[in-house]
Amino acid sequence: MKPSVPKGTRDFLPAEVIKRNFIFKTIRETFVKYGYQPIETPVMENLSTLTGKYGEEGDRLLFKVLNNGDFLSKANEKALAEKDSNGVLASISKRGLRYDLTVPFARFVVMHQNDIAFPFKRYAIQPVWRADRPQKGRYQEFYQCDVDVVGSESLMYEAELVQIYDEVFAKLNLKSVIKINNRKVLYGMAEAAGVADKFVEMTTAIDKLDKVGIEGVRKEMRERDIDDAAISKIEKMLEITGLAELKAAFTETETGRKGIAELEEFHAYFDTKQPTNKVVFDITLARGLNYYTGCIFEVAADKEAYPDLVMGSIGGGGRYDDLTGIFGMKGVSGVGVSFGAARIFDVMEEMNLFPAETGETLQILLIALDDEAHKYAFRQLNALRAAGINADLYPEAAKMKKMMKYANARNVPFTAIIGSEEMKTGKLAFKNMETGEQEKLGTGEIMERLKGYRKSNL
RNA sequence: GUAGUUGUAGCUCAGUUGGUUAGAGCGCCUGGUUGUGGUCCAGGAGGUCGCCGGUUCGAUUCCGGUCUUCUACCCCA
Repeated sequence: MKPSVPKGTRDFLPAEVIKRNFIFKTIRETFVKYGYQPIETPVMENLSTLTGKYGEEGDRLLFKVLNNGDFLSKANEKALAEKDSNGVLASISKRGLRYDLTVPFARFVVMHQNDIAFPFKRYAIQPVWRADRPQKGRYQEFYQCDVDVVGSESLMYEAELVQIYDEVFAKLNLKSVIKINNRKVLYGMAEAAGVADKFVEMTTAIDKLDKVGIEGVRKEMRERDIDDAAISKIEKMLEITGLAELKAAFTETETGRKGIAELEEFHAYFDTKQPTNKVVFDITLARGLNYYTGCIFEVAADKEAYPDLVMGSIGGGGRYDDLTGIFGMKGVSGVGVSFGAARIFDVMEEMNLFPAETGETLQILLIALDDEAHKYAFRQLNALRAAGINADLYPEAAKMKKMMKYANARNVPFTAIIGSEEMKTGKLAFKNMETGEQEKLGTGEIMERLKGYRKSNL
């Protein structure tokens, strides 16, 4: 049988895992610095927790887990006979794989509300699953790195989360653009144009502006029964780049003015520190997830810095006023953002942004030339490891060529060759694999040389 | 979910208007070189031509189905 992995999933080679861990480590350290604590939730959730939280499209993309045992005997027979997949689903599947980390978090907060202190700041770095058609930068299994805070309406947190975005991407040396908008501003636009009832249709249309142009947006809004008068009003508002201008257009919409006030409040906090990356107000930013209610964020790699790169958003998030409400806990507001680790990885790989030392973790490989030397080498190996050096010993006294080839394959920066001569003097043949230079050094001297050199425990 | 696309050696890819032993480069193994890898030279191993079925004297090649890859739509990280 030919081995394979399911569609949209993949294996990771050591070098890839090390690189990915470099991303995780950078993100995690930043989260912790800003006062967030780790939690974990199961990969499976009850389907009742997940369904209906991501819109109709999201429900379709949920992975369902078949019930154990003789599931068909308990299936809804009528639905089964009619081949009604949706009807039969509830009777044969009660669990599903998590689609994101935010909804399970909301469930977590409600269940553990008496065990946690509000505002509760948590982070989670775990895989999620979506039954989407795979494409570039789109997988069925991928990691999300989420930070959220629930139990406070302070716009301080919006500012803090954008600072986290800025800091992480600065540390990763990935030039990015952080786009900001507010759902209330979008609602205000719909209200000002007199199509508040077409709010969702309007936002999904204008979200595509940079992709399909103003003509495409106009076309889509027409197809979704938004009249021409409203469309021209919306178009005018889309040209606005400053909040002050927008305010003038929002005299008739209280929600819209509230949205602007929130953005101004955000800036009052955020503008106290100069960001490294671009942070811009983008009135066309909409985001599909329909639980957002206030500020929304999206991050993309900077097209000016990487003109050849084609990649969707590498992060997103926003404020959700009542996510816990559906689980029976009213009036708890939350805000959070997510990092798409797989896409960040792809961008960094494509643009060559990983530091050179994130490839291999081994610092030195010992090579013994005969059985006696091999035992001696193992003692030196113990000493090196005790000193905290990532060291290994070739498992037998094989041909020099074979052992050196292995050293090359491991991409190890140094080797130490040990034969009868070295055993006599206690000085090992310490070799730099890049330059080929070789010198006689005692184990203690080798420890000094290697301390901190390309030291990585990822 | 809709439409298209891809699959041949470990990797990247040729090729076959249906016909006997399916090729290249890189990689791998052995030797040249008994304590020195990356270069060079010589030799070698490695293929159910994605899978299942159909047409045919004969299918890797044609047809159907299926899985997979990549892409557009949808949606999204």
